[in-house]
Amino acid sequence: MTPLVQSFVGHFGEMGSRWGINRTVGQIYALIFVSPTALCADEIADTLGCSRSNVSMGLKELQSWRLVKMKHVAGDRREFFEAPTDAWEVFRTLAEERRRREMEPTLTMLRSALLEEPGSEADRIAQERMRSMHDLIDLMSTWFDDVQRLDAQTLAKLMRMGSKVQKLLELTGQLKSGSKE
Amino acid sequence: MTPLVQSFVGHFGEMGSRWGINRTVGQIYALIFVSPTALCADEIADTLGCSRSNVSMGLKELQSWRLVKMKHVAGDRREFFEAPTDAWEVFRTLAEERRRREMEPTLTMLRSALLEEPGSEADRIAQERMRSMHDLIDLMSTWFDDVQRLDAQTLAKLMRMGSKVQKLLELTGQLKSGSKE
DNA sequence: ATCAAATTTCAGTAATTACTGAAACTTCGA
DNA sequence: TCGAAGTTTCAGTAATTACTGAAATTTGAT
Repeated sequence: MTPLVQSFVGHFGEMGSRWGINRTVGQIYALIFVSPTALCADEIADTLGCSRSNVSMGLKELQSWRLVKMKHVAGDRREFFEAPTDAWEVFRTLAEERRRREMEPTLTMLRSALLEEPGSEADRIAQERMRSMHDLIDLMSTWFDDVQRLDAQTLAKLMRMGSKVQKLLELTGQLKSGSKE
Repeated sequence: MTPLVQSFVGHFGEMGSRWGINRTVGQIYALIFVSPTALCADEIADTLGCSRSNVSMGLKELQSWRLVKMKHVAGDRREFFEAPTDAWEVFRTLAEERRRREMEPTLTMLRSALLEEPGSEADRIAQERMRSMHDLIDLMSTWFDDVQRLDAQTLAKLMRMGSKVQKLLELTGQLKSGSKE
């Protein structure tokens, strides 16, 4: 590893826990991400100085996040791994997986809690707050879904507009004039 | 705790680790969030069946995330805690804190890596990929900042539009006609 | 079918993170 | 300024999570 790659890999290792993955998984991803060629498990284990089995588990997790993909090289029995380099694609994948893992279970729980009959005034208030939480998460979730479908260019344009989009909305509001909200 | 609150609190405890907080911190937040009144540390410890000191640390962490705020009750020396109930405010706070903790350190690292002189072809390719990662994170970061400033209503409208915003952008692109991108 | 290379699984261990209870500290009324 | 109520700190311990190496399994060429 060159010093440049080393500092990148090191950082991903340190940040891993903050991002919900462990050190090795973070390092494996970083290494694959910057590598000009697809890497095999042994190379990764050697470079990072960790066990082959640890790399195997790490790659499995990265595949479950769809952050790396397997590749076969003709005349070589080993499996090689590479990472999508298109940043937008990576962002989309990450957003989708996070929604699935971090939001969906909560939505399910909230939906079932909202079907219960409140047994007290405290329950009624609790349910009210759960409802507002549910509605927001649901909205965000749907929005993510929609945004997934936009192409990178449109998305970038939208983001670069930033808060100017507000003016745009005001404008269309005027065009449609009397429509609700 | 009523069964309703119990299932909510239990879920937040289980999801905690996925969200980057621990079980107790998740439970404390959930309990405060649905409570009709502000709670003191002892009530929380009793309700959750964990130690007073654990609650103290948990509250400190929740305050660092700005998810709960302290409140003083006249004639009572104890500190009480409540959670903002406006879902949009909570979302904004969470987005801002996550940006600060999960994105900013990486931006800093990337910026310094991009200043280095690549020592090889591999370094050059690595740097190229780091640059695309940097540019996206930077764009997202700025966008978050902008979106922070929108009021809840505008934000909700924008989200409800979902991918229809694309059509709107196409429209404005036509209006401005020959302008770049 | 057999063998060797490659990969995965898993039980045991290391490292990390969470939690507790006791002690130290802070705050405020008397 | 003293003391009691409240809060925080911290060293020790419990629980969890990460990692390893050996054994088992899979894969594909002969």
